[in-house]
Amino acid sequence: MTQIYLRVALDTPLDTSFDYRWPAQEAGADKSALPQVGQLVALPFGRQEVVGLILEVVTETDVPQAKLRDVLAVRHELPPLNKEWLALCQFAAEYYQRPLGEVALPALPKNLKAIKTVSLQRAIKKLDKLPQQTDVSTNNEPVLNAEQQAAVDAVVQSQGFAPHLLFGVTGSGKTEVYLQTAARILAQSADAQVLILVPEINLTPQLEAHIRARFPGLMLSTLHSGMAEGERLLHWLAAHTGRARIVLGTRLAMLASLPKLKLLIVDEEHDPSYKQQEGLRYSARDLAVWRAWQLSIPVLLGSATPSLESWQGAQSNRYRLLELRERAVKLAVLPVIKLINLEREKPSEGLTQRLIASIKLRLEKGEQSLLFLNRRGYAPVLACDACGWISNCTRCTAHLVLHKGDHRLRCHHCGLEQRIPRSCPTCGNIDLQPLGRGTQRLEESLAAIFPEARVFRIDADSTRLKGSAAAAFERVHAGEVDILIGTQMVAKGHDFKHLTLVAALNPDAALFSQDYRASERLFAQLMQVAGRAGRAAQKEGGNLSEVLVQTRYPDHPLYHALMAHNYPDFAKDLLDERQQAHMPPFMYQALLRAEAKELETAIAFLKEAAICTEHQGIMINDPIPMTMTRVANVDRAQLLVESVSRPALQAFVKAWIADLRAMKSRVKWSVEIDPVDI
DNA sequence: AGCACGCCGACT
DNA sequence: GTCGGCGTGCTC
Repeated sequence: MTQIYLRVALDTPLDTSFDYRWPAQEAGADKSALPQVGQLVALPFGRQEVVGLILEVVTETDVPQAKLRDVLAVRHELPPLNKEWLALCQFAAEYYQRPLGEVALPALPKNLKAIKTVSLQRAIKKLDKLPQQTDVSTNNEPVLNAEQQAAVDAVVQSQGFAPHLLFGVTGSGKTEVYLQTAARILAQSADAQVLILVPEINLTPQLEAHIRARFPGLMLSTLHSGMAEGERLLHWLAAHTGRARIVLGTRLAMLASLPKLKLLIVDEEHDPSYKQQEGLRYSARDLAVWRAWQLSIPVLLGSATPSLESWQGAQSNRYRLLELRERAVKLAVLPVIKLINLEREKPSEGLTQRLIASIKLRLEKGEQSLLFLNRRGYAPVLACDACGWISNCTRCTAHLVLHKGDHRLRCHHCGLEQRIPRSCPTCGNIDLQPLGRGTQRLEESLAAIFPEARVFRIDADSTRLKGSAAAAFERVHAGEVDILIGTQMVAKGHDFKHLTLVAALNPDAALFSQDYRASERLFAQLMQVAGRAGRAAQKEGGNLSEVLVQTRYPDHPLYHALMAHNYPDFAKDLLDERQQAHMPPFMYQALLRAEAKELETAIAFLKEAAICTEHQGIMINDPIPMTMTRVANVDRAQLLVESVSRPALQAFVKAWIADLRAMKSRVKWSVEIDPVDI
């Protein structure tokens, strides 16, 4: 009998596969079926037991017999992952320059990889007991307007790989296009699956409820990072076995196994949270487009403020542009956006008289106001007037943020906390001043100005407890809040029915940020937060929905485009600028990061890394310290490499990484492809 | 990455 | 006399 070997991928930074002996003779009769590619196996690895993924089943190996070890067990209870899923992982591994095992295995639920197989068996049993839901009929499907209908038709009738960009302001009915496109695709084949990606599932429970109500006869599975492991395994299995026909999830759902995938939808496709910022730094939006290409299926990217990459794709006809110009919600009008010039109207406590008057008008009519301030805490820094001391973090290049409620100074980057000092640590001055304004301070000021109003704050601090964010939004929906203060958390997803005033208190910082993407993000954020107002029909005798932006730069083109609700012109300007400056999306980038105890060590490593022999068509910049140089006592620096050719950059980085490994430097380093914040 | 082994400083 | 610091070496 020929010896069979399994070539497996393991979750380790070693960029190779590993061969194991398959002890067929030891397996029981029913289990003696040949192992298959895509199955999971339990293996001995060094001194530990790990789970691997079968990449190949072979009869020969180059590994010396003395090194080979036996497979412990094949997970026959799990249907193998198919070759399309393996190809997706393979692509992501190559594109993002990571070992395959470090892509494929972390993409699987933890309980699937547990050495003890009980939770897997339990989940499969539970799933088998569920009724097979195959009724694709829909409930209460509203009639679409002509543009929405055209968009649905375009996607449904497209052939093969077909990327579509659905461009429409908040309230133009993008969700309805998603749902009816999904309905049509699901009706086309008896087992079709649809994947819908959203930036943050916890902040958009409305969409989930909507889908469930619309498709009462279909199984919906959800996938996001906040789920308990048991639940996640169940939902993942439902997708993997094809039972779940609609999968709604955050970026990690992009790597789910979906054997019958027929349509991909990425809502708010511009959203930065589609980019993973640690480990495998993938873009779920980009992978969606690749996956659609691989499977020859349509992908629908939707946004009111598309990413410049997508907009450029639509302009160059690589993507089909589907535009929704009218607001689909009856009687809804675009909110009027006005600027308040902070040079002329001096604010007190961050609030101009005009803004205060506008809030007052809402209070009188029982309407809600939303104040957007993207800075949590009481004040971003505490300072001493006498000697100039400021509350810096001892471990990071950052200020300690004043949190008044729990009397602490807190670093938002490393988590360092200390009591608020009674007096200045350097000169003893008792009069320490909070500088600047965070959401907590704003809350305090508003409570003082409007003592009778119900002021409520939603940010990462006020919603730390699990489930409290949902409860907080519920209070706003229930009308228990008059003035809502929030960070970017409040910008996403929620329509507030009683909201007629939205104000951005101080968004200017992003206009002149080092990060060239900051203005793009600001525009998207302001559009999104502006969309929270004016979505509902105007109440009789109520105020018109308005958006007020306090700024010191009322002539800035960004604000002009914003007031005109004119994303296309704004995008055109930015794209022209990017083209002239040779920046993405006209340039492809990779970033080498290095970290060390001393900045010099990191820079020295990068300098050495920059001396590479072959780099035709590749531009290698100088190493620079990261904007936030020190985090948790580690200094960080980076080196940007660029090319107009994506394949050239790919080839270069691949060879480069091999060279960097060979350097055997003790400096910790990593390479990121398509970095977003530089 | 884990997880070992391995050789040098302050503690019951 | 040991516990434990992190250098370096290996994992089919």
